[in-house]
Amino acid sequence: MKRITINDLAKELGVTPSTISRALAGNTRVSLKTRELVAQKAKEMGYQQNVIAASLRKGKSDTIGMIVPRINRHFFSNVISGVEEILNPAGYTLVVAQSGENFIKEQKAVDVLLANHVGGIIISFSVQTSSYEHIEGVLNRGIPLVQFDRVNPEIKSSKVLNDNFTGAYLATKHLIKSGYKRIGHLAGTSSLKAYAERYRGYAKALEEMGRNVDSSLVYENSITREAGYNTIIKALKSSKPDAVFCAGDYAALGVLDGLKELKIRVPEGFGVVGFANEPFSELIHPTLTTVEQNAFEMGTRVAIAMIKNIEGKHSEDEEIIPTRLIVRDSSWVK
Amino acid sequence: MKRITINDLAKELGVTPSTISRALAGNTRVSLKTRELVAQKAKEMGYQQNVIAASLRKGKSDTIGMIVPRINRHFFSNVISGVEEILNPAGYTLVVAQSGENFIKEQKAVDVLLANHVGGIIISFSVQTSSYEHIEGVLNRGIPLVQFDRVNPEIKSSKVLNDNFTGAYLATKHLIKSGYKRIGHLAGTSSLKAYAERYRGYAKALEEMGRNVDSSLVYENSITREAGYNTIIKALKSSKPDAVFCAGDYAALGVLDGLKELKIRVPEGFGVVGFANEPFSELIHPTLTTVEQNAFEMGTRVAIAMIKNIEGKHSEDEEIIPTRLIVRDSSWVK
DNA sequence: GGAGTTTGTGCAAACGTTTGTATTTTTGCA
DNA sequence: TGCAAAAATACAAACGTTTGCACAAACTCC
Repeated sequence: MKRITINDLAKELGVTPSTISRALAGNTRVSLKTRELVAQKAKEMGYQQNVIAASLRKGKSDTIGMIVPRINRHFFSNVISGVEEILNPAGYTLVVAQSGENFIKEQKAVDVLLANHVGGIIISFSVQTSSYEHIEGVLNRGIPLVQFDRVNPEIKSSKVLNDNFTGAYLATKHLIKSGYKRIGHLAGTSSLKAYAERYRGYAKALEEMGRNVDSSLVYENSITREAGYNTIIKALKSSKPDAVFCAGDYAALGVLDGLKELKIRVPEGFGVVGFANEPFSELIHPTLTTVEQNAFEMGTRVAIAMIKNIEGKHSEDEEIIPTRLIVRDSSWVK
Repeated sequence: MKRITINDLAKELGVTPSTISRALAGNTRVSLKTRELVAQKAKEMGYQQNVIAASLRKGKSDTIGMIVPRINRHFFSNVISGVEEILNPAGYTLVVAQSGENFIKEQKAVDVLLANHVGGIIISFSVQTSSYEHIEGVLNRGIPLVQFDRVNPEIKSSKVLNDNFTGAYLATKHLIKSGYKRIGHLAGTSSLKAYAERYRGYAKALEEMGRNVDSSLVYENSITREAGYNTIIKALKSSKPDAVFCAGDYAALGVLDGLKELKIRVPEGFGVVGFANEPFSELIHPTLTTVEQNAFEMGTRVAIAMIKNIEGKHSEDEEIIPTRLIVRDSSWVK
């Protein structure tokens, strides 16, 4: 009923707790014989380390905190899985918190993690976030930080990003080659690098083909399904695009809603490309051409970066995970 | 840079740490004046409780562990959100672990949570789980346990369940009333109560209409998309159903895949009903008739049950959350 | 065989709280 | 003013580890 401590083991074996502690840690200062004895007894008595006590003494814990906007987004939940894949076998425990795209909740989550003395923090910012003082606290406490996807370039830390630029570039180029003439872009907030890069890729593809970006065809802050719907309804009355590259699949979904309502045929009369390869994108009608982000791999890279930070020196590496265009039925194939 | 402790506050105010501790806890044994003074100073100096130290001393923590099969399932991620909604404001921190439907991982997750001295454990078992010794450890350590959805009736603890029976009953009745004659059932493992109840609802609806369950129309262990596809392909060659009630939306999706391949029209030639109301169910073609589970509410109930368990007495209440049939295009409406 | 080195273990303090009990200060009242 | 009771605070131990340092025993080498 009562938990076994190293003191119990010590009494049982007639040695001191310090020896037990060292033995369990595999310290070579204690003889192999004793180590084996301790290991056996520990198993026998069902000893389980009290990580709380260990954390207190060591002043740090093997718990890593992770803050994401929403765990029910395909992308994020897969990043989480990737992170766990690496962190768990390495002896770390992952704590996940959701900001719900809400700045206040994000701040609170950071506070809670700090109060819990986590060994490191992994974060992808909410769209609302524009002030970053809560992160200062993390940095000047010397707690390892890894940003991913929704990163802030101003903050010095390891970063893991998708190759948003190339993904967007390929997507736009695909639309151009397919013959669409007035290609619009449903963009996210430009303050987040991920979205800024998608815009950049879009612009680059156009320019490379000798076209200029027509700003009336760029619709900011349109990443939800609803925003996608509203945007396309309005756009078709004014700037009249004949295709759009959306910064997210949900926006693309909204666009398809609008087009269906207006009885515009896809891909014949209008081309649509999304971003993220959400699971629904291959299930809807028409199936959605989109850019795949390798979320799981991103997670593994994030975890590796975190472990490096914990073990070694502060790093400010920026890793880029490749993206890939998946062509489906919402755009012509030329 | 260094963290402020209650000792720092104590020195600063010329009192002892114990007074600070009590003051911060709002203990009336310290005068209101002192309490206010302490609160102010704490804010001023940016004091943040070291929950690790507190947990160690108190022998328990305000961290609640939660183990789910997969966080990227719409149902589970929404339950998680519901749990957080209640737990966070109440001062608890939620740690989420995934079993990945894998028994070994589930066991490990339990171990990690126990080693972290969590204040309670919330669990929904993996489909693989058939032995429950890892849970014994939780129970006889006296750690509050709440099971939800995938529960084991043998284990004594609070339980929160969907009204799987009624949902399945309504779904099946709907198919009967729509005129389908040979209604099959793609079932989950009967060892999990959630699935057993769905089967029971299916059977009850048939019997009530004076039909018997034809066991050749019940296909066990068919809850993935792939299994749904394989099952329907085989079934149409042998037992020949003209409609199926699936224990999950993914299975229903697989069934639709198979029907599309065989060019069987839905709902004219075949009726399909799923279970879970996954987000994709209203996006696919045809849209899927399904049973909605109120995942978020389930989460809030789970959290409330947990708090009750922590504060009060061991409970073995079983709560049932209502479900609702959503009729869409994959079944006739009569 | 003795001095120096290596190897294995013990001692005790520390991490930052909480909390039962002891002590001091204040208050109320005769 | 004096004294008991009440109120406020202090003291010190405890939670289970880890770890620098001290120490003893067993080796090594000349």
